[in-house]
Amino acid sequence: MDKVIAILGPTASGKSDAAMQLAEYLNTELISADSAQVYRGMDIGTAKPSIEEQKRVKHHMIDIVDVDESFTVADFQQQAFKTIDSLHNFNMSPIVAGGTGLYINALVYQLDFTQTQSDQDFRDKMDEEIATKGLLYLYEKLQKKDPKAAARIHPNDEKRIIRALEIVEHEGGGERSYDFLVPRADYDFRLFGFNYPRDILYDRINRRVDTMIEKGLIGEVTTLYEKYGDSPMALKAIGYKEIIDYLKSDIDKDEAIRLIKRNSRHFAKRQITWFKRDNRIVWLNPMEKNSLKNLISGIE
RNA sequence: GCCUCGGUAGCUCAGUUGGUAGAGCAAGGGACUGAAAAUCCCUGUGUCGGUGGUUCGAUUCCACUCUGAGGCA
Repeated sequence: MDKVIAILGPTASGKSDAAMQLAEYLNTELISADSAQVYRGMDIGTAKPSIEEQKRVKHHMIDIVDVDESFTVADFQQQAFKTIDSLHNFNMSPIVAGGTGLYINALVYQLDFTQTQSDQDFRDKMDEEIATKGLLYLYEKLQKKDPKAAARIHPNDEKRIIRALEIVEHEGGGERSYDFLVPRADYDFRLFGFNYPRDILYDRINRRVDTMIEKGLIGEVTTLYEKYGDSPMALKAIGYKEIIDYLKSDIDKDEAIRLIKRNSRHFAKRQITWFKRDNRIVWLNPMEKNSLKNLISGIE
């Protein structure tokens, strides 16, 4: 069966470096599984690989849409598999590397996104209903129309309530499958996780944010903000929304930097939680000398 | 040397007319199926500076002591 190597982990865990080295060793190409790196112009804040790095190893799923375009997991899933299949045709074992848990799961598990597309008009309508009638009203509506979905969603979880209603709206309340997390059997996935001890990871995150500021993050965000305003979802990403608040003079620069660091730490924690539950992942500590060797021996 | 005000959670501090304590920030845990770097849920982590005294009971009152800041000499 065709192999796919996946290297995942929280932000600043060293997974990208490891993936680069492995890709060069195996003479293959990388597929980024990162929901922010898909956007053109979001470079510094997403720690996107440099031009030089991209010359050394070909990266897919980077710079594929503009900031004001919509891009979803389903798009990712479809395009990533297309890339995986074409690399397999060249007898390469692709390396998926990234920290967006949902994107990883969209490859590694049988997640079926083909039924109901996202519907911005419907979502806008729902936002209005929340403003006028309150979120609870929508939740109760969902309880009537799809009790199973409602049972899985917390009454405060606005986005999931809206999405569930969206599905009901388009499929007329048809039964959805809730057999989640069924591993995909048609590819041979090898999963590796990178992580540091928590205090070291946080230290790396803090220092990386300082480096981003030095590299010109504020300039990057200013350009995007002037071009697109503050409404595109992509600009709600960590490192972007905080700088935008600073540009609007809502907070000062030090506060923006503090918040980027804190939000990145919180994000890393969520990523760790996400990956923890997949017991197929082989965890590697980048501080150990043999971690790359262990990685290589794990894919034979 | 004397006087004043402090010492309580990782940090900044509140509080208990005596019944072993709580806010903000920071932090920890969890969920996740077409916005996912999004969205949402749960959790207070503490010899209340130290030692003695009064008391049924002291973080709270008293004494001494250590320590920080300021003031007067």
